[in-house]
Amino acid sequence: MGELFDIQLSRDRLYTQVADELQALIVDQQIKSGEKLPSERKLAESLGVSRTVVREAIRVLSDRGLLRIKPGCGTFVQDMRPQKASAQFELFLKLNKSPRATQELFEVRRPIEGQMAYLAAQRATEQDKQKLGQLVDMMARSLDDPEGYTDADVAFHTALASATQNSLFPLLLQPITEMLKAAMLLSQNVADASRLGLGFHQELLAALIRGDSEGARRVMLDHLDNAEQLVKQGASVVSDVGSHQENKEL
Amino acid sequence: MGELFDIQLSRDRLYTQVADELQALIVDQQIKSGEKLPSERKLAESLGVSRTVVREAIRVLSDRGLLRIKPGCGTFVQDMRPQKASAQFELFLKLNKSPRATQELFEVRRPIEGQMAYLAAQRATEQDKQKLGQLVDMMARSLDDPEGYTDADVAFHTALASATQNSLFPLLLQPITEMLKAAMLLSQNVADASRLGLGFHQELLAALIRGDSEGARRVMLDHLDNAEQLVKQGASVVSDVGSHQENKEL
DNA sequence: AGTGGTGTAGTGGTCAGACCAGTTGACCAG
DNA sequence: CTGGTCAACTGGTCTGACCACTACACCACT
Repeated sequence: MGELFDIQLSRDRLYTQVADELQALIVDQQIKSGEKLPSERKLAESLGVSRTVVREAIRVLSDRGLLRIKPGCGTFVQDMRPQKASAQFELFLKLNKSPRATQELFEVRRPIEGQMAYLAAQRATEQDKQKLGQLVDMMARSLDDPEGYTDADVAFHTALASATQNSLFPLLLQPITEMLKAAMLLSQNVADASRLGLGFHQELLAALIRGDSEGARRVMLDHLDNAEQLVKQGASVVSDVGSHQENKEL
Repeated sequence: MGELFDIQLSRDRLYTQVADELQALIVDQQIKSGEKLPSERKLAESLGVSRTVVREAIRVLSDRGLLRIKPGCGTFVQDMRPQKASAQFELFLKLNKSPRATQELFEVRRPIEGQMAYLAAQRATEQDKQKLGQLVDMMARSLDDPEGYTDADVAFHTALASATQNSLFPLLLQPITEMLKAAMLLSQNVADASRLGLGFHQELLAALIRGDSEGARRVMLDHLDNAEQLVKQGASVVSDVGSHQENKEL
């Protein structure tokens, strides 16, 4: 039987109140990026709390990426790095790994990266195209080096995200690729996986260069479908070799 | 001239080391969810640091959603709530509002929600469909109540994300809708916006019920394109009325 | 004037010890 | 078995202290 009254007031701790207050000031731009916060001692005094409380509040905001603590110097408001936003997301994914995790990741990756290819084909700068070209070359040179190939592969998709000229795509992509890196390495166990992947990337780049956005999306979707299969095959190869367990999924 | 040597070692603080260590234990499941951590005093002693350090480490992990602190009782490992992952993302979006923010949000929302509609049409349970139906009804009853309508609208899209049976979609959608709520309210300033939106949702639900995944995607994409225009028009109405500024975009 | 050393005040990092309020669980009286 | 009591423990907060480091003003030398 479910508990009645599982309410719990637990009125906010002091450090929580201080953290919220400071965060509000930062979000509302009342303290601008780069500005220095009053020292912990002064903050404590002016807020009527102990330095302990102020420190714990600052710790939290620092961990959220809003503050930068420079020992011996002071605490400063900081522009939040995108990485901070992705990191928490990534942590969540790490903790909630399910058997379906890889499939779920591909299901969200598909539309996101498809759109990325579409937009990048319309908006990529010369610099973007150059960068993408270099990364394809790097993949070509790393056909026999699984780690190097995977790194270049990830870098290619990241560069493509940047080429959309929309800052949200790199943000969304990062935790996804981070979670899939291990799986991507596995897929290198399948024969010709690298060569096949390279082909897709070359086609994608070609479509992108000729500004064929629908074509770019199409190639990307095919690539991802293929990659998903390879990952599953690669995983099954490992599990066959490693433990002789059956894998009825395939 | 760029700085040479802008390296900075800033070797990790003690509380950082402790936090990393504890987080590793949690991620590796060496301390399982629900388990109780040793008391701060015991942890401090066994790690050879002061209680201050342990507390600050625990604060950080608690803020990341890994720990739940029950005063007078102890500190426990906790399953991270999805909301924690979205919150940091949301904070980032709040801090990096750009003039293009709304457009960027729609650019990522389009493929994600399109895929959501597609998958939901294939996988929605009876319960999902019922819930979606109720929300459409609620929208219909709230045609003259902008706030109520927007709430029902958001709830519909959230329910749709759940109906994909892929936990990542609700996760991705939340920060997006949170950021767009204000903009959605603005769009209610445009005549017949609600009635138009309701129509799309009804069509979408119909496609979903007959299992027409491609149709559902199509309706969703049309709906979002329409919504984006309405948001822009709504914003311009406000700025016209509010400050008589020109809006050359339209 | 420019250089480099030097000292001092201020900052965050860490520590130790204390008290409070709340929870827990064992114990006991009814 | 119930309800109350009490001691032990937990996290929350406070205080005051010391450390290492930074910044900055000052000064002595060139």
